Amino acid sequence: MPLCLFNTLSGQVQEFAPSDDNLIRMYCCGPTVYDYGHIGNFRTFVAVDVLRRFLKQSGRKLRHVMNITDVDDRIIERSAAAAITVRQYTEKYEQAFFEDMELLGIERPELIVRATDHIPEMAGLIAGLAAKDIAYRADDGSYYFRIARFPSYGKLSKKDLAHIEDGARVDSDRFDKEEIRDFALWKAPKPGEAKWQTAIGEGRPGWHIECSAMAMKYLGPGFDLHAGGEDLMFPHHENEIAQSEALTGQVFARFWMHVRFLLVEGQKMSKSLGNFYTVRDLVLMGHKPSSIRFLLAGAPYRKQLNFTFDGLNAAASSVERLRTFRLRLQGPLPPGRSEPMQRLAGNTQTAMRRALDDDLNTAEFSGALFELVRQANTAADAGEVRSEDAAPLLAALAQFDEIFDVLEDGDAQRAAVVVAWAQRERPGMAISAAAERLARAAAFTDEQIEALVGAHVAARKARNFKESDAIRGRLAEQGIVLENMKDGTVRWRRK
RNA sequence: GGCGCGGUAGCCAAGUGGUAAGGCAGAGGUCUGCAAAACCUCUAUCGUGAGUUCGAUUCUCACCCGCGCCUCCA
Repeated sequence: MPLCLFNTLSGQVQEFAPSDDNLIRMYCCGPTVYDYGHIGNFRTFVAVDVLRRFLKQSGRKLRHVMNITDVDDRIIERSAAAAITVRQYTEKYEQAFFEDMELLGIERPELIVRATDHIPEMAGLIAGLAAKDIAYRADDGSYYFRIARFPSYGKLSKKDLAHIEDGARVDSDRFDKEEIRDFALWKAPKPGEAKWQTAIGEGRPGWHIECSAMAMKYLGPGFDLHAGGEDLMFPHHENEIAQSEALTGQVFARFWMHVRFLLVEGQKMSKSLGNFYTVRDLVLMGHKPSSIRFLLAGAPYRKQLNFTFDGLNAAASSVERLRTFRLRLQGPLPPGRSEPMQRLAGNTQTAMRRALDDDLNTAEFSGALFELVRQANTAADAGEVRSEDAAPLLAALAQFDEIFDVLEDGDAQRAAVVVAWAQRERPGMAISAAAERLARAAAFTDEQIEALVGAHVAARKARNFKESDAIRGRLAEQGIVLENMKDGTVRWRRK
C-alpha cells in the first residue's frame, strides 16, 4: 500500500505519489523566532518529523525546506523595546529553537532558510506581480495583492469570498487597500521600524511573501507538499497560493498538510489559563524529552491531542517498557529459532508500515509494536524466544524507532543542557528535584555505574543482601534501576 | 452568523455494518531473598434521541457538549 495523506486542498485522503525522480520536495512553515517555542509549536514540528522520517524509511529522497520567520510585527516591537536590531533579537531564539529541536529529536530539514536573507527574492516576486497588474502600490509605498485577480482564491480553506468580507475585522491602518480582503505583500517603512532597501522601494515584507519566495527558490514553482499548523491554512497558506500561482500560472504545492492544535489539560493553551508550556518548562519540571516526544508523536496529527501531565507520565512508562524490552532481547537467549517469533516480527513490521501509510496513523503504529512486545515477553517468559529471533524482533523495534526515536536514552544529557541553561539564563526559575536528578545522572558514567553494579553482584553472590541492597539503593538515587536476573546476572538502565 | 473537526473504559487513544486495538493507572495472582522486570486475570454496550438495516459504536437526521478557522497564534 502506498502512503496516503489527507490533502487539505482536495479535502480527501489521497495517495501521495512521489515525483519521477523519487525526490520529495516539501516545504514546512517553521517558527517565528520571537520567543521560546511552546509544545504546541513542537507538535507540528514533531508531526512533520514523523512524515519526513517515514518518507525516508519508505525509500524516498528528501529536499525539505523549513523557513525561519525572523521579521514580523512582534519581533519588530520587541527588538525596538530592547533597543537592539532585529537580527540581534532573533539570534537567541533561533538558536534556542535549534536546541529544542535536538532536545525532541527532530531531524534537521535539508535546508533551513531565514526570511531576512531573502528580501531581494521577495521584492522580485512582488515586482513580477506588479508587472502583471496583480499587485498594486499604495500611496505610502506598500504593495497589496489584488484578490479580484485570482478567482480561485479560497480553494484551500474553502472560504467563500463574500463571507470573508462579512466577518472580517478591519485593520484601521489599511485604509489604502482597494478592497478589504486584499492583503499586504510589502509594508512601507514606519519610523523606527526595521526596513530594507529593494528594487520595489524601502520597507519590509508582508508575512506571506517569504514562504512563496523561499519555497519557489529552493523547490521550484511547483512542488510536492507544503505543511504547517492548522491555523496557517488561512490566511497564510491561502495567500501563498494566490501570490505564487498568480505569478507562475502553475500549481504551487500539490499536497497541503495541516497539523491540528493540541489542547493542554483539555483546554486551549494560553498564558491566561496558566497552561502554556515551553519544552524547557516541561524538562525543568522533571519530564523527559523522550516522554514529550512520545506523547506528541503518539496521536495522529489530524486529531486534537490532549496534552496532559498524566499523559506525560504514561508516555514515560511506555518508553520505559520499550527500552526494557529491547534490553531483554539484547541479553542472553536460549539458542535456536522460533517460527512464531519470526512470524510475529514480520507481521508487526507489515502492520506498522500499513499504519503509517494510512495518513500517518501513529497510534495504530505504536499499538502494533506494543502488541509484539506483549507477545514476545510472554514467549520469552516461557523460554520460547530464541537467539535467532532477536534480530528480527529488534528489527521491528528499530523500524519503530526510526520514526519515534525514543529508545536511545539521551534524556539525562538533554535534561542537563536545559538545567544548565536555566541556571545560566533564568536564575530563580524553579528547577524540580526530578530534573536535577536527571541532569546529575548525565555526569554519572557507564564505567562508574558498572563498577557499582559489580560490587552489587559480588555482595549478592556472597549473600550479603544488606550490602547489595544498599548499593542498589544508592544507584536508584541516581536514577539507575537494577534488575537481578534469574541466572544471577544483572541488567541496569536509567529510569 | 459562515465553514470545519470531534465526543469510545479512571486517564490517553485506535478501529470496524456483525457486539471494541494499544498505552498508562488500579485490583488480584504467578515468579522472586527482597526489589525490578515480565506474564496471567478483572475493569467500556462506543455523547443523547430517532431512523435505515437481519444487524450500528461504525450510515442518515435532530439535539447536547467540546474544539478550530473566519487577516499575521503551530
